[in-house]
Amino acid sequence: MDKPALCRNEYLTVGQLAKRSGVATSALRFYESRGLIAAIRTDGNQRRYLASMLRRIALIQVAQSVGFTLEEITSELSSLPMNRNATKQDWERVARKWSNDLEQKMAKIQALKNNLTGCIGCGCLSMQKCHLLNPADSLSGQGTGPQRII
Amino acid sequence: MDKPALCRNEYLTVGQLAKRSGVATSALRFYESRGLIAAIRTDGNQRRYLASMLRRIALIQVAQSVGFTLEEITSELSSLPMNRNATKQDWERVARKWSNDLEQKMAKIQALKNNLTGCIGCGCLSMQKCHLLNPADSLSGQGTGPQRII
DNA sequence: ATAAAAGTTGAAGTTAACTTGAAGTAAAGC
DNA sequence: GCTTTACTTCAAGTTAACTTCAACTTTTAT
Repeated sequence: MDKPALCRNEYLTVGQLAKRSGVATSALRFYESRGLIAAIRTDGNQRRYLASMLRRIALIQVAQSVGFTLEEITSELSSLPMNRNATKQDWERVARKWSNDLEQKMAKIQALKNNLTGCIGCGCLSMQKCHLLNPADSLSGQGTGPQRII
Repeated sequence: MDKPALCRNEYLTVGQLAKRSGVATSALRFYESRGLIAAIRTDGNQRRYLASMLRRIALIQVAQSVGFTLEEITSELSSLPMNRNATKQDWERVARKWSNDLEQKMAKIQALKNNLTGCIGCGCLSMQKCHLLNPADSLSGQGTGPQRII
């Protein structure tokens, strides 16, 4: 009982993971090369994944779709272990680390919505008031320093 | 009085627009090449922008930051005129067209947050329940067709 | 035992979204 | 009027996020 058996019921092959996650095997290998996911290897050098990797990949997919880069996601997920199932404490750390950035994304979408619908009500005169939508403009009087965008 | 004067108070040069929007002139020219923004030309072939372009660019920036591609943004903004100031009706069309996609982005972020914080409460056992986070997995029994991701 | 299916690496190609550079033209300040 | 600053186009280069290909190995199925 020294080595785990790596049988097909305990671990997922890259093909199985691809099929169940909807992410191409080439993308999964690419993610591994960037440190986003990890696998153990069989004696024949093939990758085998814990089922918990499915969830990690789902998070990666959703995060990407709302504008996080893979680098940002790597950072957000850095406290989630990949070689064992995550504990409640692991998830707490992730939630704490990520929540600010998620709030900011939310705020941006809300600003977009407000700006569109608010404009309907006011006849498009309120643009000057929205700090979220023109922060660079509001800084334009402050010398030639770097212009901040949201 | 045949031609408008294009004086510096009525129109913005590309440099002024860049400074006030925080977007590089090279990016502004690129946006124009992709149909995202437009300009009129002086007799000397230089671009001049309506001030309303500032708002359009602000919207482009925010939309990009929450994961919309330039192509998607072009489509969402297609009913916003670029050669004149937008009317209330113009903005209504944009809001109507865009709102579904904005809601979806919101839902994705909310799903991320719920999944992280919900996990804290339940000890990470609820993943199976979240349709948003594993839609491909839930489709994996349905033959070999394309796997949908959110 | 053997063939087919699935997996491996490394290098090169692709698309989106820009930036940089070169060579020249227009506009603004004195 | 002249110089400086800002603008013009077009081509080529860059980075992120992948995909495709070739040549080869492992695993699975019969």
